[in-house]
Amino acid sequence: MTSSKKPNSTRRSTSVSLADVAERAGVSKMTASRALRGTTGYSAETRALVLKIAEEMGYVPNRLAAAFGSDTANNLVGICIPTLSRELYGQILEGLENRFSSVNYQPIVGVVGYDDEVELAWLNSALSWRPSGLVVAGRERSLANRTFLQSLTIPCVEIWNLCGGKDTMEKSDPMRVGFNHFDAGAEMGRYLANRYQGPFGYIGVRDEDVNLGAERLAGFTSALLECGIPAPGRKNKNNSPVTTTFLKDKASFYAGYYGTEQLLTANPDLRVLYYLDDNMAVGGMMLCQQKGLKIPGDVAIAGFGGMDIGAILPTRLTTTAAFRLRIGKTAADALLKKISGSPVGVLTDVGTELVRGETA
Amino acid sequence: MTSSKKPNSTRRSTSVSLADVAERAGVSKMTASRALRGTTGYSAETRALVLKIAEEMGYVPNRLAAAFGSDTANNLVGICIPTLSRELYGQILEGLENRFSSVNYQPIVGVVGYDDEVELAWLNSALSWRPSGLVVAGRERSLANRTFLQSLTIPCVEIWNLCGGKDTMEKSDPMRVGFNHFDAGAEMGRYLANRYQGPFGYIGVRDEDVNLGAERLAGFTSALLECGIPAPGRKNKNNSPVTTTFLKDKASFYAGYYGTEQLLTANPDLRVLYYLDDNMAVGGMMLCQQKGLKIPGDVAIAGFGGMDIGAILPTRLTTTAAFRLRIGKTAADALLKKISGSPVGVLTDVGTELVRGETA
DNA sequence: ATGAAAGCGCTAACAG
DNA sequence: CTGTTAGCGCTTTCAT
Repeated sequence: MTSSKKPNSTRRSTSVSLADVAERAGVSKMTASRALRGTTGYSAETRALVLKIAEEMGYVPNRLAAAFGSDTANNLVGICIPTLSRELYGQILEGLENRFSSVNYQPIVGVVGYDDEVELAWLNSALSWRPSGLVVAGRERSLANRTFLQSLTIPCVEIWNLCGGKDTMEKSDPMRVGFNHFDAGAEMGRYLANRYQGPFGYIGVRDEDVNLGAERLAGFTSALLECGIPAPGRKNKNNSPVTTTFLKDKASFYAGYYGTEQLLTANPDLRVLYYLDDNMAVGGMMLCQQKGLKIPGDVAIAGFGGMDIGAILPTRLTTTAAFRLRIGKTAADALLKKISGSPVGVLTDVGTELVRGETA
Repeated sequence: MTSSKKPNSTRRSTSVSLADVAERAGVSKMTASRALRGTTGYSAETRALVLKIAEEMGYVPNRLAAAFGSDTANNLVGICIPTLSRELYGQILEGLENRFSSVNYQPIVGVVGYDDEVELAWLNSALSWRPSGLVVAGRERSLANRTFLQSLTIPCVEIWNLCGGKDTMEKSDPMRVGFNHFDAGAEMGRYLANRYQGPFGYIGVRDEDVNLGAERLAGFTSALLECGIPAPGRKNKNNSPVTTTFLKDKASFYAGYYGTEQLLTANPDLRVLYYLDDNMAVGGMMLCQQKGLKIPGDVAIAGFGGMDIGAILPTRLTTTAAFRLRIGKTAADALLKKISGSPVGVLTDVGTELVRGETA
């Protein structure tokens, strides 16, 4: 069943190739190729025949060969994200994959954590597959990695953030699909400042700016200031209206629980708590319940993300909903457009929605 | 910078190829190739030189060409899973990816839901990339899909289940890495039967046997019978000691919440509830709390999965912990061994652990 | 330790 | 509408 003309070839391939199909159909490889791909340049009968024979012979096209032999037939895309342990990137990735596979693009994925070196290594490795595009998670990254992304010659879309962290916006930056984290934080800040006097606290995680929580905190703080919320006194060296604590841990229920305990122990006067994400906020709620604190009577709580858990608790969590699946789909669409040469906006804002729960 | 010998070639490639590096280093392509890959057949100086030049020229190997040109150099693996919206497959995938990328294998992933047709389409598509192995999620699948998997000529590992659903174990089946869901359900059944008289209820989802919950329910039921738990009367047509309800929904907090409401409304006498997974169990807990039911005083609750949420609630959830990351890593190791021709056991049991929380 | 030749399976380009 | 000719960039095989 191997290529017919070189029966003496010592090398591989037990599988049926395009040449085999073409020969059996009595046409040339090119005609078979065209018919199989449904491009143009064949008669209806020819196509039907080729398809039938391919089917009969159990022909499985070799996309490796196709991608290699052609500049345009490479429908591999790279997707690089920090983690899949939580809903956030899982749902984004699901959205990406669904959209890509619907147009026969194949994602190759890397789960690189929050380590710049690992990320860079993966990106380099991914590039050696000559993908036609790249999706990377928006986060605060090293100069080396930013430079790397900016110097790419293939289309690239950054997801999650719109504003690019500390980076100033540059022409050569990748496209972005997501929302403005500063604004999301500010919106929550305004909402809370209108309802509570404070004092305000924030619980996040240290070491990395996980998922751009720092941006949101900045927006949050800025909004409180605009609303005239005062700093809580000398303790706070930055003279910020927000007392913060950053756990040396990944964002999780646990971190929220222990972070809240720690923060409240040091600052028993805090009345409003804002969290890096919903999981942490729920952890905080649990701690408060155990301490007999009424929510929001004694302590008001706000999270971020709009994760499932927040919506089913007896006291629904006040939070900012992010549209993860939509971000994935929208990002895939944007990248596909760019790959096909269609015009695409540099920034696509999928927005967020402030969810007024019962915790704040 | 393109291949030097055919400056008149009208076709592509702005990038540096192996030939370019070789020429500049004054060696043949083969020597350069060997040096770059670190196989054998070069002097230390040659290698150093080639590496230096490659670095200087910004050479990025073309893995597409390598994979295509060689039978052995293809380090693509396919990973096919139902969803990434929840912790389950996200963490498994993270484990898989980490292990594969550590040995320079590149996963291509498909998120196919619980639809057999979609799964089959993806598998066919993935095969056209000529991956050297395949990872698929264990679930109850159609005969067509099972047949497809059994007829694969590349190594394949099924994750999550050990027992293969209704399937009888066959020689040609893929390897399996996971645990026995029937046994996990039975263990929980025994645990609960020793502590409660019942009546027992189960809340799952309909339509698909999501993540093999049916297997666990079967084990659960069987254990109750062995422990002498009686069926609750005529209502139950199967004469089973477990009264069940299956939501037409995906497993979620919501489904657990509403399923519990529905089941308790129809069967107010139920005293012990077992769930498809922890998320649903937590949903059930919330419903009980809202109805003023004491847990486990009025209703005992047990979940499955060992998800984060269960461990941080004020009342810790009684559940069966599954080791998702470990399943991923172990499965990757098994597949890699098989690919390299090393002997591997057909079944690898990573076990589970019954977590005695405070809800049952 | 090194090199020359051949070819993996496919598609772009240019004929007919 | 169909066929022919050339490779894509790498690794294999077999010399040297």
